[in-house]
Amino acid sequence: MSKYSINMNQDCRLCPFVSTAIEKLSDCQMQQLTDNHIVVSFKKGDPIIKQGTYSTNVIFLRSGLVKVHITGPYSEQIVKISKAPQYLGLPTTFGDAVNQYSITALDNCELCFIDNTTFRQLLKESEHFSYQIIQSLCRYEIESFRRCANRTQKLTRGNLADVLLDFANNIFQSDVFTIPISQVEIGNLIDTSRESVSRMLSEFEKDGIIRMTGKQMEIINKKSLELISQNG
Amino acid sequence: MSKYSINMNQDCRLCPFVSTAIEKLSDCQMQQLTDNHIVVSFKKGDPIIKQGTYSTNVIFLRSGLVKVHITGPYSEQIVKISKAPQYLGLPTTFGDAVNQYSITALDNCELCFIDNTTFRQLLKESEHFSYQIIQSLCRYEIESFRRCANRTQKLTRGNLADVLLDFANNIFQSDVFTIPISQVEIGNLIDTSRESVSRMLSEFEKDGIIRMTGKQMEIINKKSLELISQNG
DNA sequence: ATAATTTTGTGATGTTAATCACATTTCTTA
DNA sequence: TAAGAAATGTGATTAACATCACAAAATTAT
Repeated sequence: MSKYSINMNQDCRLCPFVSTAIEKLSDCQMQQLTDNHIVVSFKKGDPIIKQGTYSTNVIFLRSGLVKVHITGPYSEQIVKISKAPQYLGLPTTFGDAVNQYSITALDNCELCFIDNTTFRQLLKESEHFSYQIIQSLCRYEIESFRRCANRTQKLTRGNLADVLLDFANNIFQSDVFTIPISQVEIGNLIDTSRESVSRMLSEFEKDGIIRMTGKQMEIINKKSLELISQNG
Repeated sequence: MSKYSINMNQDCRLCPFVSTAIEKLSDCQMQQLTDNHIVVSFKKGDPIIKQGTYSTNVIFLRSGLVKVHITGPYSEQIVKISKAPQYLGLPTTFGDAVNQYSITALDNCELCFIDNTTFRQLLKESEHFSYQIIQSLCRYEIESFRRCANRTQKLTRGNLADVLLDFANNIFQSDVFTIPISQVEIGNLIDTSRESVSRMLSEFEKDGIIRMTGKQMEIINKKSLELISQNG
């Protein structure tokens, strides 16, 4: 249902979203990147990477918000919410010919699709670039261990507090924001049912910790949320 | 309590455990690796990497079995059991100056400690080597997403079945083996209490799926285990 | 605008597995 | 080999959530 607007051959040197990993590339390498990518706009709900399909391009998220999700044995699990600027799905692009997880736009996104061969050429030619990529892959994995430990050990209350704190502190950098996902999705993010999410949000509101008007969220008592995050 | 036996300067060309990533290195690079690593023996229970300490070396597991574990908000979580030959803790070595998780020997292990600078030099000089490392980091992360989804979505029965199947199919490649971890550790691996592990193992035994004598385990009905793995 | 669809709120009930308690067995080590 | 420590077995009780059921609200499509 979506029409993707496509811009060919934007100059990466002028791109305000350009990844830090790219900064050290030579002019010639930069030109190669510029010549071998296209910029595409996606709308809320559009699939960017789809689990089970062949992975074809390296994707860089210039702007917007996405969810990384995987089909588990019984239900969909949202692994994480990621915001621009960053590469998307490097592990699934280089780790397997077939995508092992999905990425979906949560709002309007601008993405660069970079030719796989070009990207590999850059890795080959720039030691700095490939080391940056290695480092970011390493950090992703550490993060993912940490997330998994939290998710499985904390009670639902604590996990929900973490989601709200993550939105406020990392994603939106404001205590007032519009929740970009449904309560079903929050459930998928913290491995609980949507009913429990609903009940607990009501509870937070009753306790004066948050104020909600539809999707509009205001964190009133962040200290309480942090305590709940720590002590379940 | 352990005495590490150390061998300096083993020739990596002669090492039967040498990582596939290394195979394409030039003789000169291989010599550099040989000159800048030491081989150390660890005993069951010895810490190899300790969360919170500085990461100093790249470690290659030549032989033996280890557990990768992380201190979660309430308890220890075993992320995975890994066997030789493979690199250990690359993510925590390159992702952060301080180790973000621990690795502990589960039996007698032989490890190569490779100088960090030497390893980075190899990454820099061999495109093939660094691409191999990138690929394996990518695969680790995909695996870790999958493990987390299984752990949080499956019931304890299914997770326990998975552990037994993993030992039989991947780690020991035999349906008869000695469980290398305690029931507490099995609990830490599948996020459940040791009591539940004990009860469920008894149940498996009662149902004629396994036979246990102390740590000695025999899988009698693998089909049943696979069904339990799938259907909880 | 209005119908259709999706999302959310909330009560009642049931299940899984945690926790507590204590006995028993197995492993360590002096 | 005996004593101490660690690991395991098993029952009783309880807590956290899932699930079911349905109503209400909000969003989207026609």
